[in-house]
Amino acid sequence: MSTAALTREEIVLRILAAFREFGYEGASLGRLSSATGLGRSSLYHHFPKGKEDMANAAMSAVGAWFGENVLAALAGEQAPARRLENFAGKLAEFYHQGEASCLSDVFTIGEAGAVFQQRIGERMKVLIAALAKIARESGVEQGEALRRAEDTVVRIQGSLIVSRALGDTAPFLRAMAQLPRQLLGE
Amino acid sequence: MSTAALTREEIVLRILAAFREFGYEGASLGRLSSATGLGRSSLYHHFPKGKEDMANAAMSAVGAWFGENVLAALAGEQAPARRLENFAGKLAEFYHQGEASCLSDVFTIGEAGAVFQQRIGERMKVLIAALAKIARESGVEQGEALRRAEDTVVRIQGSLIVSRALGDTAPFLRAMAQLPRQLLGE
DNA sequence: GTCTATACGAAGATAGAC
DNA sequence: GTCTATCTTCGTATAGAC
Repeated sequence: MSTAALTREEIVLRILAAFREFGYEGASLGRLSSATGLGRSSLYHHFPKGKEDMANAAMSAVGAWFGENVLAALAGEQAPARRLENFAGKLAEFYHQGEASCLSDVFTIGEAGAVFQQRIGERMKVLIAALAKIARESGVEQGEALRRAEDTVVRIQGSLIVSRALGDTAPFLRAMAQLPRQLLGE
Repeated sequence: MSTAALTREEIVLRILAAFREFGYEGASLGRLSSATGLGRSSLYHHFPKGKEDMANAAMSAVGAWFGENVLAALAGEQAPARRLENFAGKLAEFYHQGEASCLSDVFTIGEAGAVFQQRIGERMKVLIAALAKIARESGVEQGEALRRAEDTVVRIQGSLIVSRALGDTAPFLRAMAQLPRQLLGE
């Protein structure tokens, strides 16, 4: 509490975790305060505009981590199948092996959607395009590559929902294991 | 407002729509009041335990409609592919062509999850079993049938999330169009 | 940079009139 | 069965001390 003050990055990561668990409207300042160990007023010191500022910081943190890890795995030098394995590994890390939710889900519900849906949609399109590019590199025809890329993102999102509903991460882990084959064809 | 009093069924349907749009915690009594046209106290007359009662009523309404329409389509007399087409049509109706969310999503986030996740998981297992049964009838081996059934539910859920994030129902509609082939094999 | 104190409206819930 | 009034707690936000 005293000497080990949290860096802003650590604070944002804890805020992000609370948003993923409770959703935008469910993540009250009280819960965000508990999650960070900071008083409500301290949160306002770091995020003057309150909750929306915190959600924006969470969005930025996810965007940065995604770019440096998930998208970076797709842009590697190895063979397509190998890059997709690395990509799936980074996704599994990002989603805590299927136990954590995606902001593309929780930030597109209710009033948060009005603020974040568009930005989330743009990011999702970037991811679909990156996946389609890899399929193209493997010889898949353009239209088919786009469909498979979209289906891959659909399966990532769907397996997270099904895993959460069933209380069992197996559907997500299976989706990650099959991801390279799903995109490149079997 | 005066002569055309809402039936309980109509009230519950409006409450359900509000939960699907705003999520459990986002659907405040004020929003539920607006959605139904009833004052907050009138809501308590119909649902004495408040919001949780309303959410339970919404869950029951969905369960009944799903059983009588969606699951009934799967249990029909026609050929498997034909039943799956009917099933996909009922799903499209239920999800408003991909514009409405699923309670399996919004009721498994945050504090609602503690109350509803288990029941939702049970229902999802029933659906997966019903889909696997149809695949079995078409000659698909048991283990493969279960995997395809799970993948089908994953795709339904994922396509709803992706459609919502992109602001475009095309991914959901494509999932519905391909549903029979996805389950029975191509 | 974090705390205590405080304000204010929203949210959830209840009592009782009509 | 719906309304007005009321109550309490929670959620958001700010001021100012340390």
